[in-house]
Amino acid sequence: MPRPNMSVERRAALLPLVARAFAQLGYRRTTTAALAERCGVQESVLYRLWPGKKQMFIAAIEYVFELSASVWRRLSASGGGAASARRILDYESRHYGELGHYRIIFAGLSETDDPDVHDALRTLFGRYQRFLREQIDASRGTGKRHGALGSEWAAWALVGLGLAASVSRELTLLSDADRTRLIAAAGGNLLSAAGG
Amino acid sequence: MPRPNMSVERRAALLPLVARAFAQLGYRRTTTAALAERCGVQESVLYRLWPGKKQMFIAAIEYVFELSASVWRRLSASGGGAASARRILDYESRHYGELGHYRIIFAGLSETDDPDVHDALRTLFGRYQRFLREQIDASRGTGKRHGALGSEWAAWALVGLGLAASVSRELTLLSDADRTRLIAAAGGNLLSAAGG
DNA sequence: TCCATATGCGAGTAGTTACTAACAATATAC
DNA sequence: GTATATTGTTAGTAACTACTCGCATATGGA
Repeated sequence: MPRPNMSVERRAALLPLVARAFAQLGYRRTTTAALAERCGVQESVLYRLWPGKKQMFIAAIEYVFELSASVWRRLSASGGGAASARRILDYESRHYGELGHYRIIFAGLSETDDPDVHDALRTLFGRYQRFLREQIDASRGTGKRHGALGSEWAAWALVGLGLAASVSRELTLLSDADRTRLIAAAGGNLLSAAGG
Repeated sequence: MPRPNMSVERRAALLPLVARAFAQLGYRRTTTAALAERCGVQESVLYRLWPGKKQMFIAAIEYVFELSASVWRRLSASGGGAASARRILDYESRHYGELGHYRIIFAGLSETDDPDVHDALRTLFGRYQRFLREQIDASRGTGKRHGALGSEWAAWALVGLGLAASVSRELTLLSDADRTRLIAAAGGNLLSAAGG
């Protein structure tokens, strides 16, 4: 038997660096040469791990989601269902955008002509929205009345709030403190209206 | 005296076509060759009207803002201040994203390394947010109490709602009818909370 | 008419980039 | 040790793209 295949571990090890590159540079500006340099390997090595640049990008999209999702799941599991939505909101108000990963999403959104990228983003946003909705529904608890605002719309509005926060950060239109206030104020209002 | 300079009129005539190209293709995929073809001119003609591709893109960003702003101003002026925010919200709930112009914005957001593009987007979002805030403040009228949600945060949340609506449209995550409901429900809630 | 400038047009180029082929070196199981 | 598949490395290429130059032609005013 020859050498064992380490591709899986290598992909896992390099993916954070790949995602970081896409997050900092966007899609087109992230050349395969730049990716190779940041990963400390040759381009041909990357091409043995992924079929092409597009697949590296899609892998980065999925990685980004998993990273936030794991944090959210931890926050969600750390206490009763009622307050978990508030906890996530509070966490995000203080840490939103720290990783700069939303740039991957913006980059992807201007590449939506590609069906594969389109699908990856579709599942990403779909999962985000669904996760938030579940948190809102859980916060309502039993016996509580439904709020004036449906949880589906509230979840979407929270996704939008995150996007607005990203934009305001990216364009330095709000200070860190104001962004925290924005998420707390608008997000809190949406949660209240949804009955959370 | 030689021939009069028609550059200004020509720029104005071509700009909608240029913006349309960027809206459909994004920044990088919009090659100067494609721009020239859509405009029915040679590339060199475009380069006599704008210094470079980047300036064409920035001009498109400004054009996009002016287009929405003119519609909004018309809606805002057509009646008393109190209901104008609701009118704009209602209009957007039915027509949001029809022009596909938000793709220019997404494209720009992954080009924010460039300081000129960055500045153009900064003023774009700043104006959007300020306009919305003014509408909210006007809707409060005199004597009305301030809502629980500050108009600044409400305006940002509405910007985010527009972004979320764009994303959900782009990725076909919501039907047209559901998007209308989303904007009406979440937007109405935000306006109410802000005291509009 | 004639001048000065704007415009139309075609070809070209320097630089970049995603992706590949070929080969040498290496590490495992037997 | 050896066979076999995985890695490291180098070099290269075909395609693309933003941008330019030079020249012919059109146009309006004196």
